[in-house]
Amino acid sequence: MTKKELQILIGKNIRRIRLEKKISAQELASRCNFEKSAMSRLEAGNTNPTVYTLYKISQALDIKIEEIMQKGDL
Amino acid sequence: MTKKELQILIGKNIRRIRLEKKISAQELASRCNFEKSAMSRLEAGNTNPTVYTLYKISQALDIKIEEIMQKGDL
DNA sequence: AAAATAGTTAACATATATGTTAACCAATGA
DNA sequence: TCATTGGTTAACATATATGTTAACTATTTT
Repeated sequence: MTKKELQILIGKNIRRIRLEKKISAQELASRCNFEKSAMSRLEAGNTNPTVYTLYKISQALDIKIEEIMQKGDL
Repeated sequence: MTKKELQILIGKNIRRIRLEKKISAQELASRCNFEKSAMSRLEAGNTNPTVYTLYKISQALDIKIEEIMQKGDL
């Protein structure tokens, strides 16, 4: 699993969960206190996020941080 | 949970698992292709690691990345 | 048609993670 | 005693994540 593949997996997980909860990327970004552009960057897999960024997102989505990481069976 | 608390939790998890597997910090660092000083920094909770760094460590420890994150019930 | 909402992308500054070296300290073994 | 092993800490350069603004597209609403 390359770094890029990992980033893409995480981005897809975030988007999937966000859509399941029917939250706009704008709203999620706002809950995390960053701009929608940063959220877009993350969901597109263009960044290798820090664990604290993932933590903030998981809090905003009301899920465990592990859920953002799983599915691809890391 | 502050950023620092999260970092410390992750550092402790890594150290605990590493010791359970009886691997030296030096050896673990080497498996991840970084220096022992960087490993020490991580285990001490002095850094907010990227997900790829955690991924490399989880591979070196032969565990799932989730294991590094859990226990503190994030 | 105009305004609002949702998202993407590029560019930029700034903060910080990473990678490294070197100087240390302890404990242990030759 | 000296060398080795395991770990810590500081300092530094470099890469990159974060935070932001702005321009842009598309869709929907008034």
